[in-house]
Amino acid sequence: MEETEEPLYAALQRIAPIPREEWNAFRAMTERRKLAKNSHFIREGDAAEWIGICISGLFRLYYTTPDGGEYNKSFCKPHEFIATYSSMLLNAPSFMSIQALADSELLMIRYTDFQSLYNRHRCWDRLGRLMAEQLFVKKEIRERELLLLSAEERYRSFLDVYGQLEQQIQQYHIASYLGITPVALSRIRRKINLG
Amino acid sequence: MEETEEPLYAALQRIAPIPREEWNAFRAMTERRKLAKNSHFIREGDAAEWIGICISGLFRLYYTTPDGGEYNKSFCKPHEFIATYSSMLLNAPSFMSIQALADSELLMIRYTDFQSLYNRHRCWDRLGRLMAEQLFVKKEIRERELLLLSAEERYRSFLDVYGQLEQQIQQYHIASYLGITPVALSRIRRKINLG
DNA sequence: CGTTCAGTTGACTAAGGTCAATTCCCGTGG
DNA sequence: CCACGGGAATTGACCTTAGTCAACTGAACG
Repeated sequence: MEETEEPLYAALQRIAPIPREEWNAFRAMTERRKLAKNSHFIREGDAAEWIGICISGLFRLYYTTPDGGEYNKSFCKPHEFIATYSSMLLNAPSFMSIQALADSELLMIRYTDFQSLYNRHRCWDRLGRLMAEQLFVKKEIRERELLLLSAEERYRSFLDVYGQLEQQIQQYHIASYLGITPVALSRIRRKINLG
Repeated sequence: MEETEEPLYAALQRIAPIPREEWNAFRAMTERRKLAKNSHFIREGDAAEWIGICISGLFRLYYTTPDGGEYNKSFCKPHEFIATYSSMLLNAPSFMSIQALADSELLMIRYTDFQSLYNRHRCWDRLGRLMAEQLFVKKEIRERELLLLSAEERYRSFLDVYGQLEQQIQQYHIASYLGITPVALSRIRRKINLG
């Protein structure tokens, strides 16, 4: 257990200093869980109770439309937080779904438990602030891309950021993330390979 | 002075409880400034030193492209924070510009001073966390709209959120915010008025 | 070997962009 | 008070990009 969770502690430490004692209190609230490929961490409409931290594997976060369409919002790698965070902040049912794209393992903590940490030690407010700030910066970059870049440019940008994941993620999921159809992505790829 | 800044204090109080003494420390670091219509709070590439809080007026935040194009990112009303926040968090030159769309007044504080508050009292960490969380939720909603909605649906959504501002904001700024051309927006408006 | 499902390709359609002409609105000066 | 000038908005004609639908290829797996 120590073996696989210590890197997580180290990763969080890099964001904000967490005293060992606080880490232990955190760990006491948390449980480990395995998720098989294609199973769901949460589905749209469910209560948003749990925060996960990805230990291993790969996830996609996506929206669904009334007519059954799916739109990938982002992907999630080891050491990143997995949660329908804004639903929690708004105290609303989850408005997106999260699915494992590979056999995965994660650490889970109830949001209410996590919130109780805020009143325990100020390091959690700070960690929370820094995490929210990081999430915000990511979103802002993404918003900018959706607004300014063409589909082809967005794909090139995706390759920069998710380069090594490209092999593991199916093309229609990437297309959905880019906001285009698999057909359009296929054509873009052909065009790039010719050029 | 009290007269116009007290509502601000009350507005922040609604986000996180700030003791009166902390508020005074904050105020001592802050200065008031007027900005005439069309003048800039910051331009892309400048150092991101200041955080503003809008007391009165209206602002637009926008990106510029190498070929001189401008893309509106968002608008900013009284009691909202005005800053190129992610540039500050990344400690990078501002990658957007902020311009007053009307004669405006704001409270300004240096980011370094604001940061020093974090070590003064934990209420600032909490306020910072809650603010970043709010910004994050806003961004997420916007990302979803850009990904899922058509231009017409985005315009209707804009009317919901910025309804009363619609009169004050020029149409080509709204179009830019929606990610379309003024020509396209004009056609959408006609279509809506006919229907 | 078939079955299945992702990916590719082609033909056609629709949404929005571009360019240019025209109209509307509003402020300023005669 | 009116005339004019300039920028914003509208409209039309045409073009580009990506969506839709359908047929086909190809690899993975029983």
